[in-house]
Amino acid sequence: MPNRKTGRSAKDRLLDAAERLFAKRGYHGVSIRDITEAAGVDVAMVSYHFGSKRALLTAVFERRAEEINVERLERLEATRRGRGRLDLEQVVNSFMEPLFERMARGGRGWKSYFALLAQVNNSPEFAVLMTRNFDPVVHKFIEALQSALPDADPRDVYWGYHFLTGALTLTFAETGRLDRLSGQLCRSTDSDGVRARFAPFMAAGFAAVARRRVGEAAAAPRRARR
Amino acid sequence: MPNRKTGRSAKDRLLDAAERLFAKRGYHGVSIRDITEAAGVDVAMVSYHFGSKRALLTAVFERRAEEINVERLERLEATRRGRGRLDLEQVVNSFMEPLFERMARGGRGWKSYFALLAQVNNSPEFAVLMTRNFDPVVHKFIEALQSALPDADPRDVYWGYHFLTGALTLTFAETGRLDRLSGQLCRSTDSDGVRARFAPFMAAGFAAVARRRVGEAAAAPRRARR
DNA sequence: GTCTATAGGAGGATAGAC
DNA sequence: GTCTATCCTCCTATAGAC
Repeated sequence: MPNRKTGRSAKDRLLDAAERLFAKRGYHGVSIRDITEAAGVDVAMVSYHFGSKRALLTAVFERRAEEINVERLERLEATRRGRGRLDLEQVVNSFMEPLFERMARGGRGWKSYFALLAQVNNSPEFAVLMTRNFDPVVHKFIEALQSALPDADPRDVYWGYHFLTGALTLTFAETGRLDRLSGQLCRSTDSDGVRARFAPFMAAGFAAVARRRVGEAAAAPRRARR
Repeated sequence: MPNRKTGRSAKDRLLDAAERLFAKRGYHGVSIRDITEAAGVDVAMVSYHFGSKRALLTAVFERRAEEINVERLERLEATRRGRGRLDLEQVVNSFMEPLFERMARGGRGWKSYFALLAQVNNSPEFAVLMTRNFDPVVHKFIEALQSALPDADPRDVYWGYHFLTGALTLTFAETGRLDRLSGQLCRSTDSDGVRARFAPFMAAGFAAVARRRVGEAAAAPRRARR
């Protein structure tokens, strides 16, 4: 039954509250009682709507994943419609832009979601959620990166993607560390600041490792092509 | 009193067990009982030796931080002794090499420590531990990066460092995601593989953002110098 | 330094009334 | 769909014997 004031159902309010609290203190750092109190619903509602605390986490995680996946693919397809070889920086941009856009204008729910994602991505216990929800689309991006870097060893592309996603998730973790470190010169919340730097940084990184033919003898002559 | 078999004191065994378990399941995902059982000591020992569970985490975190800091500074000083301007890739290398070396040859304790570091770095609740234990040395690295990139806007350097540390921590999280993603083509445990790619990737990224004078008009002509 | 025992509460989950 | 009441496990922390 929707709440009179907010118009949101108990189930949605549970998802919202869980998202916010899991993001701030982690899955184990939050109790069902914390969540239901914040959501203004009864403790038994988690059991009723989701079955368990763990299933609630899964539901929180899945809720926004599909929207990201869909837009990532749309943007990737759009870059393909350009002429000629895929542009590396454009591929990176179509991967990150759906996130940055929601970070900047998606409201608090999306911000919490990304902070949660950062924790999940860095935790062995929960990383399987990343695999299940995002890897199908990530594989398409890896392919696109490979097309944009036809001479690169596939392992270089995987490692580059790994570096990229690490940088991306820390950016969204909103831990405030960059702010403290830079004496407030940089703000984690400055989405334009990240936007301007992220894709150029990563594209240049990919290009640099692709040039080194790792795995071949270090002193071997570079390929003539390129 | 040291254990007869291992020769390690109860306090050390508590630190070891806590490190391993915190790394795997997070601070809140582990109980004092889990830790003392794994360490083979009595539950009351955490209180006796550390005072509280939280203080045990702090002790675990601090134990290895200083060793990293010392070696990072030593390596940084060594690169300064070279002639001329600081080399960007060498600066990056002196920052990461102490980690990679221990990842490859430091044993399970160090591996756990790095995985814990990954979780701490991405959690708003604990990120203050990073600030307290690592930022003094990180500031010196930021300065060094700035010297290696004299034309760069300081904000570019901070953001670049942020991307670098994000990539670094995910690499050490050992979540197994890269392995699954690449169909076991890449292994998170392949320290030579990371080593060969990390510094070139990051150095190229830094150089690329430094070239774009963010904050100035996008269409402004590039500086003549460089 | 180490262990027993226990305080005192918070944890996830659910049966059953409404 | 929602709430009350409760089960029973697990938690952190400590007092006090040895």
